[in-house]
Amino acid sequence: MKLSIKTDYACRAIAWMAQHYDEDQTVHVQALAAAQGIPENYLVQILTVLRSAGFVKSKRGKDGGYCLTRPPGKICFGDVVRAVQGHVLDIPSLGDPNCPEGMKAVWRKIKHSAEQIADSVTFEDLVSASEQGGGMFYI
Amino acid sequence: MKLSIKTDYACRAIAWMAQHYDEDQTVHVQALAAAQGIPENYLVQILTVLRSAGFVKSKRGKDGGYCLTRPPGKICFGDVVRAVQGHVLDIPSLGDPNCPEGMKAVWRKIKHSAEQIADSVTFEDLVSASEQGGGMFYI
DNA sequence: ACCATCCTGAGTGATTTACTAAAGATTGAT
DNA sequence: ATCAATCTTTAGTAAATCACTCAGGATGGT
Repeated sequence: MKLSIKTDYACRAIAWMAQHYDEDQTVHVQALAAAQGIPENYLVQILTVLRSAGFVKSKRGKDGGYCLTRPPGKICFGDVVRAVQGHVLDIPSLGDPNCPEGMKAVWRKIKHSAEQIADSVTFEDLVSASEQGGGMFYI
Repeated sequence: MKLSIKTDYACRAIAWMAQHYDEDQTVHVQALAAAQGIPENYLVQILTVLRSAGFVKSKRGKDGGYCLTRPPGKICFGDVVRAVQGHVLDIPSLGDPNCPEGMKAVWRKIKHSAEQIADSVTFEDLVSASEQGGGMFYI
């Protein structure tokens, strides 16, 4: 089970916009790409997904750009991950009648715990953590 | 993040052998494939992996077959998953210097919780759960 | 009109997934 | 010794997915 780079890029993009949320300014794709080390043309596609999922809005023309549609505290990791890749954890065998029930229960438990964590962390948490030096999440 | 069918097949194979562990008998690939609904030629490859990882041993020739090398209580999901696909959760961006530290912390937390659950369930647990009607793991 | 920006869709090389197939090795029974 | 049943190993492959790249179009401010 592997996290796609695309999903990671999407979260980085949201995180960046979260850090600039109160400044009420739009971010350019180019600037975002440069700041987060994301290939610009690829980021464009990711932002399209994020826009149609309702996390960001865009403005065209001169002085256009992107910004969040709601405060970072109202967006969690789980939301973004699901928007990009469908599930936090996709376990196809949950739908396979040949997969024994006990095994499904184990997969379900893993899936559930991953989702719960992803849903419990917002991008506001991320911003405050980075402002405080990142000690917040260590396990 | 998606569980590969291959990994699920591997766990099903171990689970089947776990159920027949005390009977001290080998299981044929064909029988296992039929019992668990796994393509036989594919299962052959999976069993090779499981053998080189030390979970099962094989016997060739007439009356050959496969069986576990140790009791089902000594094999957990995490072990098998790692043998087949390397990690329980693979998060490539943990090794990316461009990925912000706070984000890595979130991924790490998700990874850790998935691993912890996978490592806490053995195949003996699975056998007892299925004997008791499967109520053991519900969440 | 012009230019900076976003928007859309097509294309692509590399990799992975989930198999299929075939030839070879080993063992037990006759 | 031969045969049949089993595992072993390697190769191949069609389809999907990933991580981009590119080209041309739409839009809005000056």
